[in-house]
Amino acid sequence: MSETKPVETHHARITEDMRQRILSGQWEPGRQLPKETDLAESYGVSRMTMNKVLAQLSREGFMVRRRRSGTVVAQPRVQSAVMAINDIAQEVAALGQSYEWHLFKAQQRPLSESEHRLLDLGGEWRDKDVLFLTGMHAARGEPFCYEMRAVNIAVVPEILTVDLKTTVPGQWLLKSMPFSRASHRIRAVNCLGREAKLLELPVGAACLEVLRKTSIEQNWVTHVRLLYPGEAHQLVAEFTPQPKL
Amino acid sequence: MSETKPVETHHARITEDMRQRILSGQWEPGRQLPKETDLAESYGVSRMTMNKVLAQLSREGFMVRRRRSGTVVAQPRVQSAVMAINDIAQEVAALGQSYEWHLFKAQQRPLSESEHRLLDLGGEWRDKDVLFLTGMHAARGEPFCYEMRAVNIAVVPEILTVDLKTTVPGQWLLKSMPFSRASHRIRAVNCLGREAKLLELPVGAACLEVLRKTSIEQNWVTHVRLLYPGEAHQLVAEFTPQPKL
DNA sequence: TAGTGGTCTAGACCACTCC
DNA sequence: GAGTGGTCTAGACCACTAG
Repeated sequence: MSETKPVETHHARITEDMRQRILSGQWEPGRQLPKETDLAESYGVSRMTMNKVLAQLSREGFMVRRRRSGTVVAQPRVQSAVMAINDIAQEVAALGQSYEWHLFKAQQRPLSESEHRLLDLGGEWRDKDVLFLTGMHAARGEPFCYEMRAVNIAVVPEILTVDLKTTVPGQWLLKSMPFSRASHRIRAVNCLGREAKLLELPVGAACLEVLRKTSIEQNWVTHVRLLYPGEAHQLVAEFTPQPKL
Repeated sequence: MSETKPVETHHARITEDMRQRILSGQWEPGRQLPKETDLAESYGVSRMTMNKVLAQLSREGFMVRRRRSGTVVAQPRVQSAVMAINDIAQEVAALGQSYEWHLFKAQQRPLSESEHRLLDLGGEWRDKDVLFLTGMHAARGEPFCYEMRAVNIAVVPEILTVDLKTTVPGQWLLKSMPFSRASHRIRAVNCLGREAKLLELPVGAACLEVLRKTSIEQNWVTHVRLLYPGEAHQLVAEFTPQPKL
């Protein structure tokens, strides 16, 4: 009775191993992997089994495979294929509009109680320093999305070296933390005083609130609360029993 | 140059064939399929190839496979694993609360212009008869979700024989049209007069509007607009590069 | 205990694509 | 043209589970 989950089959064990190497950054995006036959030999399995592993990881988006050129570790995914909660700059660009990022705050400190509640951090983070950010995404010079964010400095200390006035935090994190995991919580809220003013909305206007919690390997990386004017934004999701593989 | 997409490989061709049989209802939920070796023989491929097909369809949720007992066509999926836009009765039950359905309207007629716009039906349905429904989902005797729905009678004529006062339309459709495809559009809206009154909310309260369009085999089955009080409801979605297969 | 799916192998041929 | 992944096969053993 080992305490870790036993992975019995060869292909499951190898899949897990390779996935961890990619998730941990040991195999960075763009890295060229050995060819199927060599990988099969080094793992001590047949080519069919190795192919099953690589096809699986390719389906999951961890690697890109092409004939002749071989297998490379994939670039960080910009968005989920399932739901269009994108990189906001891309989102605006897709509308053919100009995009700007305005940083309001960037402070290294513990969260206040209300910030802590809004961003839904764990209780153990109540009095610990995080990087706290607020700012506005603008399209055509008009407010498009208000962002409030906490970043786990222990996991991404490099963010302290970045100029967040010119670098969009979400974009930077997306590039720096590939293959992270995210959960979204979506609600409708009535926009209150300060936030209404910032978004240039009447008080009480309906807004879509998206809370995205991103983690990697058990550790939270960033929690972000995005507030979109209700009429200006909608989320779209496709569900089909036939995932495109 | 054929006009239909060519599916070259054996496993792709067979997968598509079996999926269509299930989607079209020719193979009904619960049906016992022949064993791998027999299927392989009837399709004229090796058992490995057949296994690849069946494993794929099993991953996609079309069939359930168990050793010894064999392969059966899966029961209709109650919800997407990705996002919790559920059968509302189940949703309420999960909260441990009592659930009731109250039918307001059930009319067979063309939609009015505003109904047509809200439900986002195609233009060719502007003057055609559909089954138009409105009603309220209630939890603990209080309004939980206001529903406005159009049903395509041509696709599901059986719904006209159902007592919609006691049968929840969404539940019935879920059972009757397994393996359909759905898209969701999610917005925040300010609740207006009549709907605010029905939901027992102050005018202007933020609500989550979910528009779900369900189709099967190119035909729309039902479009439904669900209006949830913003504070009372939230949608949750998990995104991970590691789908549980 | 017998029947089913789950997995694995060694070898083969093909298709695509970069050089 | 050569090298890579994509696919397929025939056969084998194993693991689980219903009867």
